[in-house]
Amino acid sequence: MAITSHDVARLAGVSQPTVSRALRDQWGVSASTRRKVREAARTLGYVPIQAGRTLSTQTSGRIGIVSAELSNPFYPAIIEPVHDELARLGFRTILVTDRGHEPVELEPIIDGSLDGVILTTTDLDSQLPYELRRRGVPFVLLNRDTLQQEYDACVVNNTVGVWDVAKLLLGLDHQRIGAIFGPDTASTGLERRTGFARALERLGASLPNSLTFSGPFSSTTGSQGFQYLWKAKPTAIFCANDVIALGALSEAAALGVRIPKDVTLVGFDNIPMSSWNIFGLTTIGVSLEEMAMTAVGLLTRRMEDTEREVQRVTMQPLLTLRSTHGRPRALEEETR
Amino acid sequence: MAITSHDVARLAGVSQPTVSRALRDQWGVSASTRRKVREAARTLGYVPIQAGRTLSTQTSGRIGIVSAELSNPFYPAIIEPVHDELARLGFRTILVTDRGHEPVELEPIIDGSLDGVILTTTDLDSQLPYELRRRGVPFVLLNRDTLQQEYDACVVNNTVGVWDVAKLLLGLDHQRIGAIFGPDTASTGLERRTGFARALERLGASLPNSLTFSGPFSSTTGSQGFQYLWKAKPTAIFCANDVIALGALSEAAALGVRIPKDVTLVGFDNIPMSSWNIFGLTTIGVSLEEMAMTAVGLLTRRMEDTEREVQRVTMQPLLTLRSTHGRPRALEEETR
DNA sequence: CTATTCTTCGCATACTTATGCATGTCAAGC
DNA sequence: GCTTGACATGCATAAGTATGCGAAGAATAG
Repeated sequence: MAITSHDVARLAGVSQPTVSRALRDQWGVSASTRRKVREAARTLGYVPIQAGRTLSTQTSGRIGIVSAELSNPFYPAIIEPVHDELARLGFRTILVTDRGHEPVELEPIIDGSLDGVILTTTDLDSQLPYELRRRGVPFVLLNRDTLQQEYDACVVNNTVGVWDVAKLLLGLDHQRIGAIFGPDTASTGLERRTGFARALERLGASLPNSLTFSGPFSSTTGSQGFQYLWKAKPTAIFCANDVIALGALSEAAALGVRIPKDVTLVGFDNIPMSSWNIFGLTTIGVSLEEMAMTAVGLLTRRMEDTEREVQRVTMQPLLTLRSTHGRPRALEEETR
Repeated sequence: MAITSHDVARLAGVSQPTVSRALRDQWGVSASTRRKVREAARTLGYVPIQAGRTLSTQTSGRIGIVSAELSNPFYPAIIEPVHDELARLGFRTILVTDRGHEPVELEPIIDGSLDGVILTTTDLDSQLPYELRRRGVPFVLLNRDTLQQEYDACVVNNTVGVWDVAKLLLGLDHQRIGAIFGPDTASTGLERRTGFARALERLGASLPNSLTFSGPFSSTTGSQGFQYLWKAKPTAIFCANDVIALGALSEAAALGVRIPKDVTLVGFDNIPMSSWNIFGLTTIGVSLEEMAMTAVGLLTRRMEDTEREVQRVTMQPLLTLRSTHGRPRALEEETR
């Protein structure tokens, strides 16, 4: 059915290996035969069959990226720059979806169809990194880390991030601070929760359990959490990531709660949607483009040399002040 | 490096073909050898190499889905149900991104690594469908159609949809109706623009050019369009899709324009984000799940029989009334 | 006990591309 | 004119899996 290099060879009057060499501009084929082969390939509309290539070269030019549901806006935001950077380097991106509740299917990752993998949704106790290393599949952790911290990784300094958020809130004189946290099964979830509690404590404030809510990193968690916390009337709420914050913001709108007049809301990650006018979310994060490029860099170096030393990059997040933070209302009225 | 079926064969003391047959539960291998082979495969952690399979069977079990940037929330919303339905049928989904300004790269689609393709971002004059048919790659158009309308497709009845929107707006007594349209290069953009204008006309209203704005299907178009149209003080604005409407909504918030009190806003598609409390977008659309399942059904039938008659499905959209529509302010005050 | 049938397995090969090695050709140098 | 070398090309084969077909063995029938 499909056109093969043999068909091209026949038409050009050369052998199949010559076709292979000519089309890939390899050394050792004369200008005239190259022209003939080119012409024949163009006439037939020849496209090399990927499976043949992969089998022969033991390499596919494809990189997998494991990520959660796309409907969660954080993942498109991180996948897109990764995709672009990989494309720039000549790799194609294959999306492998992680359903969260069940472990990622191993087979499509280790069946030889991927040259490397970028993991964005790793649980702290995930067996996937171990398994990939055992099988010799190059990979890098992006955003989320594992407990052992012994693999190539590019992550955010969550501890510093939440510390800065705590300082921001206390600097605005907030006393009743609440928080909506992510899952403790992810490094981001755990580090942001424990880090934020510790930061408040060290800075002389506290975070009572009653002002705390936890759930998956989804907008639903944000709206449920806000609904729950609002009854306890905090003056500020830290959300463990932007998606949660957007859910909270959305719920606030439904309840008629004004942000930041009635309550301050701060997120984490600085995803593109946070800058939409309707949200204007004050948040902290690193450049996702930079993070993506770094991770891709780590991966390609790992692919070149499987034995090289483990390399880990921790990026320092920066606050982006928009319009969801302010001083507590009581104080604000006092000042007037 | 990797473990092959030959390794399994050696360990189990059988031939390679027997391994192949045993692991796929094929007929003609005794229960005891099957057990031996299973055991050996498990011990070695054998996973069949996909390239070998693909080459041998001329089939990859992978379906491509061509879609635009993931940061545009419409696409995750349509990709996700497609992915799930394909997974249910035992296919893996490969994402092929369409950069919009340049034609989709043909090679990764026709290099034999895909059994079929779902096109979601086809331009009216796209050559891709023609090329795919010529090469014998099964495909189906989803959401967007081509000018010729001669390929398998599952699309929305845009004409009926915009007609219903026009009736809704006129039923609320709106006089000054504006619109933010999508690109005329896509069937959805064109049909919604011409259809809406015609519907208003037939219903005794009109759509002056000054109350019209066009751009790509992005939230930026929505915010720019709203900014532009707002100067002309319309009482209602129809947005050609939800993403545009969300952008408009966001811009309205920034300008302090109250929705629906100051202006009514209606979208098209009914993507999940439209139901977020902060948006509460009144919109029209079909079930994206149903549309996805239908498209996948058309595709699998095409894969089974390349020669079968072209089949096209047009789905009827339904209005979802939320909280961005109302009567014009002037009339509302009059009534009081 | 032979002839027939069925079951189980291996041999050979196909799918397509890439590459090491051998061969052939032609020009330049002595 | 013969040797040497550079260059261009083809042959043979490798990568891993699946399958048609034949052979061998076992079971059944006569």
